[in-house]
Amino acid sequence: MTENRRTQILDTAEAAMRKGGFDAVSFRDIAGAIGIKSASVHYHFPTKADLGQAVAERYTDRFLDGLGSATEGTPAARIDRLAEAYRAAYASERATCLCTVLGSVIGSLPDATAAEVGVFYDRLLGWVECALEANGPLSPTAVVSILQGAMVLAIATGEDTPLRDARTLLSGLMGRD
Amino acid sequence: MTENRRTQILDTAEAAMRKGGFDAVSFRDIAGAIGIKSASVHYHFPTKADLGQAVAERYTDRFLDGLGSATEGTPAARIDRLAEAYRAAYASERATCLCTVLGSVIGSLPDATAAEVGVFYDRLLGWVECALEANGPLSPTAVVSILQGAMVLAIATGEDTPLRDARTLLSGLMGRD
DNA sequence: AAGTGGCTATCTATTGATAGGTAGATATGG
DNA sequence: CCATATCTACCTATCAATAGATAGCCACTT
Repeated sequence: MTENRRTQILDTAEAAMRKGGFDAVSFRDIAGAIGIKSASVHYHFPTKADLGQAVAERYTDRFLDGLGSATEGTPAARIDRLAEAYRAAYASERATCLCTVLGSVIGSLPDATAAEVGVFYDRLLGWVECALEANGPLSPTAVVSILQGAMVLAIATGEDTPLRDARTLLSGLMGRD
Repeated sequence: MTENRRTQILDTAEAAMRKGGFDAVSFRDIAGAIGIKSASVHYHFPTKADLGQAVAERYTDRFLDGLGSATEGTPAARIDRLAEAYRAAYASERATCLCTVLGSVIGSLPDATAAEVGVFYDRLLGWVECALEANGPLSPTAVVSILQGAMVLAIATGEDTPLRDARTLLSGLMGRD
């Protein structure tokens, strides 16, 4: 049950952060959503920095696990898995990648939380670098930029066109390697 | 003097929003930064939704004016002006595009503010569509995605590599039209 | 007896917002 | 030309709501 409650808290906090950013999450709202009191949330995560860190850490693990091995399949297939992960995240929850929201305001996050967001980008860029095998015109940062930007645009405009365009563009650029 | 004070408020609010998002701005902080009281800020902008709208509106006008005409120069030159605008914004202020920050959490913004962010994307995508002249493999959303995502990545990682990569990629893709 | 996981109650700080007052400029009307 | 009225741009003071955080208690398990 312990781990369950913790998971509930993280689920709720993650959803709220992805929709409205770090400041959109309050201990009271989280507690209210799962039927406990705010003091009990503090029991599991003493400070908001702790909570932010834990949310980002779990998100990072899950996101990278979902991508599978960076050596499985062709480079083009790997990048397409990444593009599909972004598209699926938008389709299922209509919310941005957590670290896109947090990353754009990283300077105003608590240190512990900001550091964990940094880890996300390190690991993601590492995965992409490995997946690309230095083929084609794309750098790791370019791949991540396209997908991340498409995500923001999709959220902001309420359409998934940007994500489909991004996937098309990436597969076109990866196609000849 | 009136318009001056208003401008001061907008300047301060814009800088704060670009660094930390909508919720990072408080009437008191703005007032304190320019040496007046929070009630005086409310005098110029009754609600926070009004303030957000005004900031976004001014930002949109300035950003698009800075791009120049979407029919001046070659398509490649136009897109390069856009890329340069993003790079310059990062270099000079080390802050994201306002509407990238606001756009990623558009669902949790006040209606009036969110609507104005929508206008930004409409106008920007319109400019890019015109600038591209339907040449090459790039869609308007793809162009904006790349630059916007690169901006987030630059802020999150503290390096300008993503922006330089984005510009290189775009000029490579525009080169042959 | 100790640890876990929650509770009540409370603290201080900060938030957006409002009511109502005031000094100075500007405009209006006799 | 002067008195009155209005407007501008700020002020003080205060509000209710909400924020993150803490102290200390209680029930249940081990």
